[in-house]
Amino acid sequence: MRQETVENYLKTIYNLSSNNSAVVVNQQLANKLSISPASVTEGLRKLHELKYVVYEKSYGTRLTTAGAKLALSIVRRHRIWETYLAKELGFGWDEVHEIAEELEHIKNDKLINKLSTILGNPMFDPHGDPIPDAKGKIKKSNFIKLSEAKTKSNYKLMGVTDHSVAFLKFLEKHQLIIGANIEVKGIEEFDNTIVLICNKKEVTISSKAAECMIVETV
Amino acid sequence: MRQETVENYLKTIYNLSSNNSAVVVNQQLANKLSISPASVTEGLRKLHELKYVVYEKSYGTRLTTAGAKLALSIVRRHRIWETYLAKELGFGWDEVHEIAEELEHIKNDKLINKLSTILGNPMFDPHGDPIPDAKGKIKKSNFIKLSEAKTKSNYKLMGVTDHSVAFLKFLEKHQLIIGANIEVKGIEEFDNTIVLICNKKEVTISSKAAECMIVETV
DNA sequence: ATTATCTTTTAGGTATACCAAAATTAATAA
DNA sequence: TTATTAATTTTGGTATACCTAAAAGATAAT
Repeated sequence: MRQETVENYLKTIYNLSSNNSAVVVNQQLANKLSISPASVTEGLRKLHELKYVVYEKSYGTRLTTAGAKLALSIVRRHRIWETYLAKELGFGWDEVHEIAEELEHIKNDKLINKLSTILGNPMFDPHGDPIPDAKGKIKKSNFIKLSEAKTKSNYKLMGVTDHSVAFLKFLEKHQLIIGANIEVKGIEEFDNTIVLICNKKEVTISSKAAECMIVETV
Repeated sequence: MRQETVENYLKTIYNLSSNNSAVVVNQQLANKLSISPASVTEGLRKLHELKYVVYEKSYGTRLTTAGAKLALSIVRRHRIWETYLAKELGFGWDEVHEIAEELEHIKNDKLINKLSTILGNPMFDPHGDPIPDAKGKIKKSNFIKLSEAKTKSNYKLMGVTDHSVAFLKFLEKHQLIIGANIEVKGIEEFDNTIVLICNKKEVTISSKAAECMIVETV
């Protein structure tokens, strides 16, 4: 199996299993990887042979220790590059993901660690996602989705889980940048729309958008 | 044909045809690409179909305008990355080539132009090879191989055509760094060994090594 | 000009990473 | 529990990028 293929599978499995439960469903994987479910079945069998995942047919998939280690290192590369592109090379928040998708496959630890050092070994990328350290350790935090926030509480925007250009532009428009302070003014019971105050301005957030916003309790 | 495969073929054809004549021999290509001559034949047929080369069987291969354009852009990416790795990220002269081999395939003009700007749009990479500008133009120069140098003349070391670690270490040992002033003291008729003076020290260079050293007439 | 040598091409074959369609298995609803 | 629906896997097949070994073509040497 090509190294890049392995990496894309493991990274995607990692991303899917960190959000939801620890077991990944084939169809989601097929979706994220933009390949057919049939191909996913085939790929998972190979990854199982390579001992990167435990794959039980018609049940689900889970990363092994080795698989998680590799996945974490890809995630690290991706997020370090995103941060470097944004902070050092002046790329926009909405541009870095796409380029990092390619850069993440360059395998040279010295390079990544160099970039990390230059950046001051950051623990979060420009999207607010945590960056694993060289050993694969991730800074734990009390982050929640904005959709889980409580009325009349204060939060700080720390990241997003949707990296689409449309969504990032929406955030930008309302000055919802990483680190922005947010006060939840009210939650509409009917459709879970959230009204919040950011920079003294009122912004209405759909439940769909709130699902994608990671905030920290202040 | 995969984009990376196309790029590796074109880059290699470019490198081979700039040194010698404009027509490339299959076996050399096979060698540089580390694949069999049979595979080269196959690859060239595809590149011909794609209109990147003119390939006439049992005769040779030459880049088309489109092929040369693509080749130049890969060469640019490669050399910009090498320069960036060396100058901005502190990598050694002997380390950058290998990493750039991977980085050169990341296709994002904005990224390369950004790096180029940061570097001050250099016209030569850390090996002394010319860097094509964004339009593919290469700075012409009166560079020659050291093996073509004349006795009692003065030169400046501008680059190398062999990027092996062994060779680069050899150069380093004798302080033969890019920009070093060289005086050719004598050329041994018997085996074309060159004796030169660099930093007031005498260094003997084999004809093989001299073949790989690019110097500028001073 | 003919042989010997070296290069290139053809022929036939492998492994990878995909696919669509059919068959199976699991989940859900009646 | 059985039928319906949905997810997964199997089957059979494609294209790419390689390979080795044999055949054909070009080059050089006698």
